Formats: sequence, structure tokens, C-alpha cells
Amino acid sequence: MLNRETDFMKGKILLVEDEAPIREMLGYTLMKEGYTFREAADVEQARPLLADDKPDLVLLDWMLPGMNGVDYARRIRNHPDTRDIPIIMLTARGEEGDKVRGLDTGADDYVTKPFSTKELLARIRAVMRRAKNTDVEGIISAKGLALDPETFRVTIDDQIVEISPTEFRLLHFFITHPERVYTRGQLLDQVWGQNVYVEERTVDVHIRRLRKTLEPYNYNHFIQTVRSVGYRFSTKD
Amino acid sequence: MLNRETDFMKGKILLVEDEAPIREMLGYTLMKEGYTFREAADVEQARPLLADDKPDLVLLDWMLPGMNGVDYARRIRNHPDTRDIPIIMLTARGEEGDKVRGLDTGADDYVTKPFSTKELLARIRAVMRRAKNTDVEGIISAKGLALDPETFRVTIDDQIVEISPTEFRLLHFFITHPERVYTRGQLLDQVWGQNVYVEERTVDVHIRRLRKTLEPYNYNHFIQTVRSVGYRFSTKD
DNA sequence: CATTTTTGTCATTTAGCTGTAACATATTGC
DNA sequence: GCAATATGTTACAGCTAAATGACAAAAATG
Repeated sequence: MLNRETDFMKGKILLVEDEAPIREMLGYTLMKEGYTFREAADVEQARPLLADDKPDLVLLDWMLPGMNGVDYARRIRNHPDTRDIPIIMLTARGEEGDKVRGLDTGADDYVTKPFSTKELLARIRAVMRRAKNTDVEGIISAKGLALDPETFRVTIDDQIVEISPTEFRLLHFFITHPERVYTRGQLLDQVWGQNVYVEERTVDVHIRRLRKTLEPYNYNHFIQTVRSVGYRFSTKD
Repeated sequence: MLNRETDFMKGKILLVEDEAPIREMLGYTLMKEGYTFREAADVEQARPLLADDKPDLVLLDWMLPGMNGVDYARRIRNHPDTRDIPIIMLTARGEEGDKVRGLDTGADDYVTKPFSTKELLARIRAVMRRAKNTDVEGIISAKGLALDPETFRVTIDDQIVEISPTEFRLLHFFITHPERVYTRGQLLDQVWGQNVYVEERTVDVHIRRLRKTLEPYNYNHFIQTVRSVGYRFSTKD
């Protein structure tokens, strides 16, 4: 009974998007799905809405007139009051580089335009679910291996480990999803992104590279091969 | 051996494209890659093909004479029978402006003409892969013997047991179908797959291997021989 | 814009798994 | 007990999946 609200009110979303048709379409989709939302065409409009009534999620366009989306995301992240609001970034294809894919944008996820509503809704659900369970994603660690999304750094027993962006994302994904096996395809979706087309074998190579960088510290055994399935991060065995 | 079928039949694709040369080129590419496909020049032609034999993917041109691609995609999405068929939309450069990005097209991915065959094929693979992922079961256990499909691991009294893929599948089948006898032929169908040709005696060997890996934990008695019939997994006796 | 780093792909090597045959042992019916 | 049949066991060759190394293109860096 306590959760009656979820029946008709899944959450409040702040939608920041300058192009009216997209904004309308998104609004319609969200509304139909049972979310309450408010919309803004730029950061100027968004700011009071954010301050006024804290939303559960921000849907933020990457390119905005005036202050762009990334800067705004960072600002939301830096303010103590809004730090823990999850953000999903909307990007157009081609805009997505490492900056978008990387974790330094402050966004929790991103969706590439044009996108299917099915996918967007799935990601909204996933991000909100995650936000409920865990608070702000601080430093993550497992057995001496610490990973800091803020600084994009990995340390093992307080020693800084040199690591490339993809290796970082891969390790980050693994460390936040331990013990479970992921196929190459799933890893591509999760670590590389939705609309990226790369050979599945490429995953092998990055696994190799990650193992190699972890090797001097004897942490390479954490990344395990599950033959005929994929890979797994495990502190057991 | 399990995926023998993929060698000659990766999936059925419905190709809807009005321009004959492009259609032919696409058909050739798909055929060479091992996909079965059927083609239509417009929605009128496509409709019976879709209803007749449900394809695994629809490749749909954005601009079509008569009913356009977007509307057709939406229709495919709205019909319960075809709701979960992935759609890749083919768009020409320039068509993708506000209109494409803003509309809920229902497509899972987009490819912009002109495109490289490599890109197209990679996207087809990715979209089909994602569509496949459905339900995952939880941990299954019997008397201290636990089998976890998520981690792809077998534990006996919380001790990790090293096991090969086929042994895992065999044990998985047994543990989910306990107390019943299966002939070698049935096991081949269930564990190896339907269109796989292997000697029936091969089952014996894998039974032996499975018993051997379970032996150190004294769990080998669970796999019982039923003479002149086959094998059974039982926690009794 | 030159240099360095990172990344994706391919070719090759390596390792592990699987299927089969051959032989051994057990069970059944006579 | 003896043949006939069924299953257990082992060894090995072939095959498949993964590891690895090398390279060129792409990105980042200064």
C-alpha cells in the first residue's frame, strides 16, 4: 500500500530539449508511460524547474543553445542538492565520442537519436532502478582494486595504474557487475554503446589488454574466460 | 557443433525497398552472408510476406511509394504477432533531420544510405543479437549441488566445480529434469540440439566425464544408468 | 601539424573441448 | 558358462574457441 503511487505515478522527469518536435514526442511518450514531466527548451528554462521541484531523472539534450548539455550535467552533478539525480543524455549519432561514452560527462547513460521509444523507456527504468538502490557512485573497489569514476583513475593498493579509456570502462562495468558472465555481444552493448558496430572479437583484444595492465599487480586472474560463453569478473577462484 | 545451423542459416530477413538496384545489391549481400531473405518493393507486397512467414528482422526503406516506411514500422510494432520483430530503417542522408529524429519510428536502428555493407551487416548482427536476449533463469539447486546460469558456475556446498561447457549443459538439463529417464537420443536432442548429428555412444562418454568431475564430491551417484534405456538424474537412491 | 596514444581488425598460435573408435567390463538370456 | 548385448573407460585426432602479436587507422595531445 505504501507504494500505491507507482501505479499511476512512476516518477518526475525533467526534459531539456531545444527542438520542439522531439520535445513533444518525448513528452507524449513519457506521459503515456505514466511519468510526470516538465519540459524546458534550454538551460535557462530548466534551472528554475530543477530548483523548484527536484525531479527523479533528467533527460538532457547534448547540444543546447547557450550552455550546452554536458556543462549543465556537470553543474547538476556538482551541486550537493542535485548530485544524486540521474541523468540520461540525448545525443545525435556522430556526436558520440569518448567524451559521451566516457563517464566524465556526469551522465548515467545516454541514448542516441534517433532512438526507439522502447529503448529509451528501458533505459529510463534501468537508470531509475539503479538510482534507488545505490546512492552516488563514489569510489568503487574490490579487494584492493579501486576505481574512481570522478578522476577516471584506477589504483591498486594506492598505487596508480595507467589505463586506457576503454580498459577503464570495461573494468568499471566488470567491477560493478561481478560474478556474472557476459557474452561479447552484451559487453559491446554495455561498454561500447548501443549503436556501435565492432567485431565481437575486438572484445577479446581488450580483455587481453586489460589483463596485461592488471598483470603486474597480479589482479589479472579476476577477469576470467568462460569458454563458449564470454567473460566474467570474479574475486573468487 | 551446437551452432551448426548458423553455418547456413543465420536468420530470415524481410527486405522492403522500392529501388530495384539497391534491393538487388542488398539481397546479394545478405545472401552471401548466409541470411535467407525475401524482398518486397512496397508495403503492399511486404504485408503477405510478413504474415506468411515471420522474419527475424525487417530491413525497411524510409521512403516508399504508397504507405511509407515509418507508418509501416509503426504498424508492425502495433500488431501483437509482430511486435518483437526488430526493424532496421534505411534512410537517405538528409532525410534524417528533425522529422526522423523526432518521430517515434519504432525502428531499432537506422542505416544511412549510402552505407558500407560491413556496417549494415554489423548492425544486423547487433540488432538480432539484442532481440534474442530474453529470459534468464535463476539458480537451480539440488542437495548442495547448485548450478547458476548467470555466472555459468557449478558449486557443491559452495565450492566451485570446474566443468566444461557440454558437461554444464548436460548437468543443467538433468537437474531441471530430475527423476526421469532419457534415452541417448533424447539427450542428444535436448542437450546437443536438434539438427546435430553425433553418435549415440558419445553420450556415454560425456556421462562418464560428468561423473568424473562430480566424483571428488561424491555426487556422481546422482547420475544413474538405466540399462537398455538411458540415463537418469536422481537425488534419491 | 607532428607526435603519441588508443583502438579495431586480421593472421597466427595456443589451448581446451569434443567426438569417435577401440578395447574392457558388466549384464542378460539361454 | 557362453554368447549376445549394453555400458564403462581410455586415448587420441580434429576441431573450435580464445590468446596473442602485429599493424594501420583514428583520436588525442601538445
